[in-house]
Amino acid sequence: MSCCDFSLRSDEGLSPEIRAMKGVYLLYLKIEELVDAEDLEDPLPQNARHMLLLLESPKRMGDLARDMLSQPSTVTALADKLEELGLVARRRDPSDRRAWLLELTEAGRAEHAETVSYAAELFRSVSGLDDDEIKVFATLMTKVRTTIEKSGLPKGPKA
Amino acid sequence: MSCCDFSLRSDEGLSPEIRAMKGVYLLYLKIEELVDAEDLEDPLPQNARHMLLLLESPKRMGDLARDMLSQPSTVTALADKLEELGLVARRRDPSDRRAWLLELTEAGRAEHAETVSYAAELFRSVSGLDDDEIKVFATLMTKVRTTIEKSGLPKGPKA
DNA sequence: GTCATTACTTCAGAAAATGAAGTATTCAAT
DNA sequence: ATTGAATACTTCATTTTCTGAAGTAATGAC
Repeated sequence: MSCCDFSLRSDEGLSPEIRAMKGVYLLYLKIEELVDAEDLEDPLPQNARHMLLLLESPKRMGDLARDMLSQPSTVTALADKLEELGLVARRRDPSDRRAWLLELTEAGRAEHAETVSYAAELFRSVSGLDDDEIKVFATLMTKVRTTIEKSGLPKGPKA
Repeated sequence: MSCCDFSLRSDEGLSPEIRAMKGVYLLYLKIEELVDAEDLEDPLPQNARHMLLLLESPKRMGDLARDMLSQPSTVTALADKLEELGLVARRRDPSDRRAWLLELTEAGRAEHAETVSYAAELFRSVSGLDDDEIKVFATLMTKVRTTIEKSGLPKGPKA
């Protein structure tokens, strides 16, 4: 009589949302571990990759700090490091000269694309989904991204 | 002419796997941030929550270290802390008395369930998916979890 | 029985994060 | 037009977390 059984039977009575989130967590952690394992020759700190992933579009450093639930000083240090690596660049927010926008450089976009691309390669084998299922999943994920991008958290740069 | 445009148009030419992974990343990071924000009165370190999530079933500490891509000493320290909090317990692996199995306690299972449950609550509003889409997504995620649990990474406790 | 290997712990040192104080800018109130 | 509270990020001393080598205990091939 083992505890924390992971079988389908333990899903009985769980809402679709919970089943969905359990899957998202496990899938993310799994892919993350494989991506990090692959990157051993040129590893970025976990939070550096996290930051690159969040910089789909330029963000204020304060907003990034809030997104990452860390102190502004943490973002400063991490941005320094990524700037040194040539992966991000700072530019002044024209609407508020106190603020800096952080954006990916060409190299940063490549790094970002590489991470996502590698994760995508892993996706099929890790997930066990077939072609049709992946297409359905991708369609749902596109809607999800659209929703998240629309709602934001917090506001991105003032247009 | 902005860079890193996140619109659907920028998805053109991307494989379903890449679109899937972009969504998984964004969804996970978003939910993670909201869950952490909620937990401010009794916050667990990020990696502590990560560990609780990985302990769906008892795991060897060495395996956990590999899953989390950290040193065994890191898992020792983190396990100490979670044990102090009453969230996990260590027990000897009967098949190898050098090894320890780490498992969730009643409180740990509650914490785990609470995290997933709260994330599930957020899921609907964050994702923007409707009832039918969530059910489809949950079905796909159940298959994903089954696949991941079957393949493991690395081996779990010897049965 | 021996000894190389494995599993986790300990601990000194390194790395990363925090939070208070600092500098520069903004903008509402006067 | 001026002022000062608030905001945005940086600096830096301190705290927290992680690493990796060395240690102890157990395993298993020979």
